[in-house]
Amino acid sequence: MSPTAGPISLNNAQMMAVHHLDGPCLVLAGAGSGKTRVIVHKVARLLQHGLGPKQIAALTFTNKAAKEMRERAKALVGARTAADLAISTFHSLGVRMLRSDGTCVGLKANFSILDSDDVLGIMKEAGGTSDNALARRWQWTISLWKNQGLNADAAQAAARDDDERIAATVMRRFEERLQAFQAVDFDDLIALPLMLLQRDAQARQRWQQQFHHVLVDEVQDTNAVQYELLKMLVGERALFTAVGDDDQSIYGWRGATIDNLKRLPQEFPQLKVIALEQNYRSTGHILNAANAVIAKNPKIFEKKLWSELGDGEPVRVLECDGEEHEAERMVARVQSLRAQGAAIKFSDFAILYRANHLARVFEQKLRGAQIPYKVSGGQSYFDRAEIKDLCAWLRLLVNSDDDPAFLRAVTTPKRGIGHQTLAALGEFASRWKVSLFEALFAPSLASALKGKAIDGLQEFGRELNALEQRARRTSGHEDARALLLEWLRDIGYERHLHDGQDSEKLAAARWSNVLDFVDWIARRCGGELSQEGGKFESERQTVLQVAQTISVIISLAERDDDQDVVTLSTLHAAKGLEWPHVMLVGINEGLLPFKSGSEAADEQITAERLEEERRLMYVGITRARQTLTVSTLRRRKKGRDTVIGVPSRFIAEMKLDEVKSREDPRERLKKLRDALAAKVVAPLR
DNA sequence: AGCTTTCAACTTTTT
DNA sequence: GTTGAAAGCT
Repeated sequence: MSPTAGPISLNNAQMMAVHHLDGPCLVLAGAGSGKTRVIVHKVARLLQHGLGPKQIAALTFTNKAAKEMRERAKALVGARTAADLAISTFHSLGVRMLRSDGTCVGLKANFSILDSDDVLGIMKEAGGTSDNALARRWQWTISLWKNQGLNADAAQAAARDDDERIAATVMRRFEERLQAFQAVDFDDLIALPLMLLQRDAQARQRWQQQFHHVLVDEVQDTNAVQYELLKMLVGERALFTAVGDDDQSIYGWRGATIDNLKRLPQEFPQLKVIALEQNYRSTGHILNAANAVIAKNPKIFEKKLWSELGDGEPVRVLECDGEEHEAERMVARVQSLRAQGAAIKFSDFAILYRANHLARVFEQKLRGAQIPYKVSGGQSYFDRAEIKDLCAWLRLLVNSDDDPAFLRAVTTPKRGIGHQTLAALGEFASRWKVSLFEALFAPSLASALKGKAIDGLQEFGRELNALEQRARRTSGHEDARALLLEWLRDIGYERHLHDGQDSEKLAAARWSNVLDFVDWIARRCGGELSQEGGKFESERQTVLQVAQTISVIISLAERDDDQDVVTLSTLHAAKGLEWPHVMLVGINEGLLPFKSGSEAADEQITAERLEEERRLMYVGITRARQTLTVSTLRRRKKGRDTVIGVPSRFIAEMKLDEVKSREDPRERLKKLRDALAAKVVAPLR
């Protein structure tokens, strides 16, 4: 995924992958070996070969990867053609299939898609609990089941203990409720299209004809259901290109299985397997370390990365006296490297760790040193419950047919409309093929619902209409703010926050977020100096107009890629990315490989888990282009007192001492210390 | 027994 | 920084 890496032309292996058009193809793309490049060039080759852009499907796991791929395709085949390519995530493809053929699996055309917060709420209802942690465990278990292709019955049979049996019961109730709401969760977006293709021969034929060639990115991350969907999609013809790297499979815990990769050669004997082993990203020392670590894992396919970029700097290992010390040394490293080369930017650095909570110390120290940073992965501002609540109302103002927004808004704050009423409304709406909002005012609704319930619903509808009218007329910063605040007061949102299960302090923090959000929206209604660039925003927009662009605004606000900041990220979230200078921190036994507190001290972690942890280390190492620093804690904070930190076994596995230049690391360390000393003399920042 | 206070631990995450 | 559990106090 690196626009920087790669030669002008394709190397031999890449060429073979691109030109193998008439059969199934598996490309084992080592880290930094130009896998996106291969996919994009293969798309171009297929177009050349006479396929229409709409007949080529390229599937990814994340929207970001899909977007990146489309950008790369645009550069190669032109914007016009690239726009027609079926580049999407598995889930978006699922949505597309269900929107057109969902009726075949009992779904109305404008079914709702629930996000995981919505799902959690329904889990709590279905299981009759208000315990978040318990509901989340169910959600987790049920999602894993669904990803293995089990329905509630199969899950019931597969349940191994009481907890799982209860979860299976909850699953059944949950599925019934989704059916009544005409809603699907993320897992259904894969499972239902698969069911569609399995059951409906006509649909199967149609979709198999639609896509003449299917390319799949990161195939090692597919779960059982996604794999089956892929097989159904390509059919007997089996024209596909699967690209992936078994050594970078780090999502076993969420249902991905490398069994899929093992099965491919068995199920498609004519499969052409091509390994991409030339790495265009990292220098020799870094690759040696990566190869040495991954060599400890059993291999499905033999593969060894090499590079023409020269040996480069040796990998550095630092032993630190606790978390704070570690963070300070990483800060010092950023500063000293920047002091050496004027061309080195903050965005050339990444600090990678195993678990999110480890980011905190680094944030602290970076702030202290006035170094700008971003934490990737963590929860975004727009993912917070209170912001999502408000967004649901705004979305509903703009499009009253937005059913998920309707469900959220009508129940937040609570207005005496429970799941009974909503299930009945949902059934009614799906029978008449209308949205939930439309159904509110249908004359025949009385046949489906009790009078009292209808009154409540229609009252909600009237409030919403009134708000819509006012939002249509109101513009300008101050007026917009006044309108939004009045509306929040009317629906009693602040009280709702305090009535919830949150502590007073958290409720107050949420309310303050809400006020920020209101101001943020109001600013965009104009009549104020705009934040960006300080120019006067002459164009006054109504609240409704601003609400219409909310999703665009949000995606813009979230896109801050091009800032010059240090990246803090989990190892998982770093996959597919690269930086010139990478620091892997907290590389200790217990953290990487991870060992949960509930496991007995002498308990061995299973071989399978250890292998995945090792791949995680491998992913971390291979993110680095020029320098790699691995740090481990000699002492580790554990609550009040400090315990001995044991360096991760993966450090030894890098076999750094077998590298020829032995003196170098120490030499480097000395320079680093000198640089540090220089900083102390320098005036305080 | 029930409440309060203190203490320690804290996976990984996309759609 | 937050949350859950355990111990201690009333």
